Amino acid sequence: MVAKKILLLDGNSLAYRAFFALPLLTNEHGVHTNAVYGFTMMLQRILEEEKPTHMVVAFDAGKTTFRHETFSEYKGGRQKTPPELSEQFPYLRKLIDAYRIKRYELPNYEADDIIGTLSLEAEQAGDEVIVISGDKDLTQLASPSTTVYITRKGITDIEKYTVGHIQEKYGLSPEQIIDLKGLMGDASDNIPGVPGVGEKTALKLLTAHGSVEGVYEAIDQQKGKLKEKLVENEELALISKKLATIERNAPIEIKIDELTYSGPDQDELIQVWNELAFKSLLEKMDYTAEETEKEELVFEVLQETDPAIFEDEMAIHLEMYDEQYHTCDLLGVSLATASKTYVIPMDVVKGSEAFKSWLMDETKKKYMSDSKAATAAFYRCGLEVAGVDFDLMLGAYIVNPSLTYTDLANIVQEYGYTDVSQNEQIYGKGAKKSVPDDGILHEHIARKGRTIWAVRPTVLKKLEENEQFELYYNLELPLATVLGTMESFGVQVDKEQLVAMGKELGEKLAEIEKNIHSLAGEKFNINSPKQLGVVLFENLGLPVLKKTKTGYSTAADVLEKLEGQHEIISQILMYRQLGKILSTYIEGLLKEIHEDGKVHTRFQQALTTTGRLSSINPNLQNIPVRVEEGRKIRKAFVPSEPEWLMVAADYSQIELRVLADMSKDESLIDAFKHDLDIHTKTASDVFHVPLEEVTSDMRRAAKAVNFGIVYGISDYGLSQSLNITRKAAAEFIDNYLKSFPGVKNYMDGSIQTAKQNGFVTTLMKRRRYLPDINSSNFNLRSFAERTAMNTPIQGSAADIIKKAMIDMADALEQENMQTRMLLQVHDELIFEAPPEELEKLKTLVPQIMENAVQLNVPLKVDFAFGDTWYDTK
DNA sequence: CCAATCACG
DNA sequence: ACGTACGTGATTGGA
Repeated sequence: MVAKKILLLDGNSLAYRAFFALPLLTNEHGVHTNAVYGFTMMLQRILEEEKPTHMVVAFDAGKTTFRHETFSEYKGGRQKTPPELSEQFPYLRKLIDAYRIKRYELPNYEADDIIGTLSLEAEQAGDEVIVISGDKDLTQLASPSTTVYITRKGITDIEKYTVGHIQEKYGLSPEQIIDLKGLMGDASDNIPGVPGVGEKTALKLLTAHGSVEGVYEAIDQQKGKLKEKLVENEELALISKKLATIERNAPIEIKIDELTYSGPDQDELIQVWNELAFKSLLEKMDYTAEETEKEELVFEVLQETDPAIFEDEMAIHLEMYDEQYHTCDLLGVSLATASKTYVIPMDVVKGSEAFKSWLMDETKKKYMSDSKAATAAFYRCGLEVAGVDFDLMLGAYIVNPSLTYTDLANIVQEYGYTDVSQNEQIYGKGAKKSVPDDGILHEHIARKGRTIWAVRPTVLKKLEENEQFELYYNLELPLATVLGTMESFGVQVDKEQLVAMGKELGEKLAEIEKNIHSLAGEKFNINSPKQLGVVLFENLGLPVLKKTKTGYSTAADVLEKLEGQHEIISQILMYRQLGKILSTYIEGLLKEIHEDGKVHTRFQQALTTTGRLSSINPNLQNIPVRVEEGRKIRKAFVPSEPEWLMVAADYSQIELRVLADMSKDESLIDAFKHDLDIHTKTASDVFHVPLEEVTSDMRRAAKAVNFGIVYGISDYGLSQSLNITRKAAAEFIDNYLKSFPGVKNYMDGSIQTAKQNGFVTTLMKRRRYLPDINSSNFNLRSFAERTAMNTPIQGSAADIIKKAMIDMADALEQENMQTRMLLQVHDELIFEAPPEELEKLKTLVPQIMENAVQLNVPLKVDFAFGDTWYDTK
């Protein structure tokens, strides 16, 4: 039997110490983290140095304790816990849980008493004990087998109080610490002691007489003022001693044997640290993760492919050099079954007929991760993938869309699997990035295939528990193939058109720049908000309406309010607008054109928290449309075949229709059933005027309210968007919710659901967890509440268009059409089509999209076409 | 590498 | 009272 080493931590005291020792840090949500951070640093160090076998963190429970019965002013006059600290306690508890350390608190007792009781129990059993606190009171617990660690100055700096050390420092035994407090008192706990007796006098008295009682027995040996004070305050001294005495027989319900410590839950810890934004700790963790031993994996590198190795169900992984799977180097393939793992080098893959026919055989089930990437990359080698039956990345994303899914190692870590390295560890990063020797590379690839096979059952189990098979097998998995095809097709871009526009814009910008510089009376970088701020608000003396964290805000909404005040403002706004078009949409887009004259975006399918797609390299979901100058960029997006047309079909008000369906609001449903202009209808209801009397301003206001509703309304947000007072905005909202009681009901219900379940769901049972919904932090809680209202709406709309895309791809194939789906922009689909298919598309596309799902309101799709994307209006 | 800005739904 | 609209990506300047 290994000797026990028991660590008893005073949670409250350590949190206080850390809080006051460190500057206020905050994470990205504005939650303070300094106390938790300090506590963590201390804990890390202690764990490493002491390697305890048993641990507990004791906390004070509630405000009053048995000590208040003795002395009602106990701990009186103490500053209330600062809110910046109290908001950290929930995180502290989470952290401790992640370490898998027991927490304990006991009504009516303080942490001291829990520690005192446990240390006595341990002592009697002959175990080694370390007590850790920021409070010197605890030193009274020191004994031959118990050392008390008291933090000093910072939080990781520790003073170790053994019996000997106390003797040396004070000339007292540990028990006499209580007497010391009895005489001198303790200001922080409002323990009075004997007025006029400080540490010096108390120590002298105790060295002579041993204890408080001893002092009074020999009271006649004192004289003068001191004697007077002692006599006068005898009762106070005894009460003080009692207060300072740690209870060592508290009625605790735990036993030391229940406090075993066997290391943290790494995944949980990573999650908590992430939440708290403890970056340095996370990096350190990566470093240590590298050193953890992986279980040995036996695999076979194939120089030729015997058809016999291909089975009906296999995990398959295609290793790529980076995320840009449309162009990057392909490094090899691994295959895994229950008993076998193979690695096939890329040149062997390319030359293997057996592999090719297995890959395209739909009856052979493939288990992959990021099947879209692999499908698109194989496509480049002339290889077609069929029969994808599992996609690890997508599965994990459905289980929890709030996590990031970039590296396979990180994905499977969520499921407790650590036998695969992170790409960065294999390839390095930055300038040092390179492909390692075959030995290392092959093992890495092999482990990925093995990992997919190994983790699949766990992911599937989760999906089944959450009733997400439908979402998984019938939506995301088939969508991956559809998206991969769209990306591989690409979109034709008219390079000359862009270059010509760029030239024109560049000249115009140079002119505006000159203009701005002369208006400012000096040359400066207009693109630098810092320099611009100095020019506008210091040199020109314009009023500062808004500030950012780092200085003056020069954002467009601020500048617009200053437009009348100086000629330079409108020039700057113009410069910004055109500069954006040039840098992002002309120069940026030109850089993304591939050799085939097309751009091949990547739709990220496992990224957003709501279920939407995102688009990168280039982003084709934010091509300008709202202002004409930018919209002209769309003239450069053209069909890839001569004479073909661009086609656009967008859902009209899909989010509000989803809201109507989910809220069952009669008025809203009725409006859509009659196909009313929803903003006019809203204005009519909110302003209590007939439809025909709604003015354009009223409609504009109503439109903003409708947006607000979808986003999870707040009066402040609405007031910003409409440029009105908060009060007026609040009134609008109030009127809206009275007019649409079903919506109010839905919003409340959504928050309730989140509070009860910890998550909200969409039409197709997509989940989003909202851990902050019950937070005591107003900001966090409010954000979670708005998210609870918004995610089901935005997410359900995303579900619907995804379903429409799958149906659309099926229909185009079924009907043997040449038309190609190119892009999805959240509520619209873009196609290129031969002119002879146009008539058919006019009915087919809206029909498919409008019937992707059945709601209790109709879905409506607007259809448009033209020679370029610009002309689809 | 982050903050600010601005493009989209 | 708190301070915020929901979801994205690319570019720029400046530590």
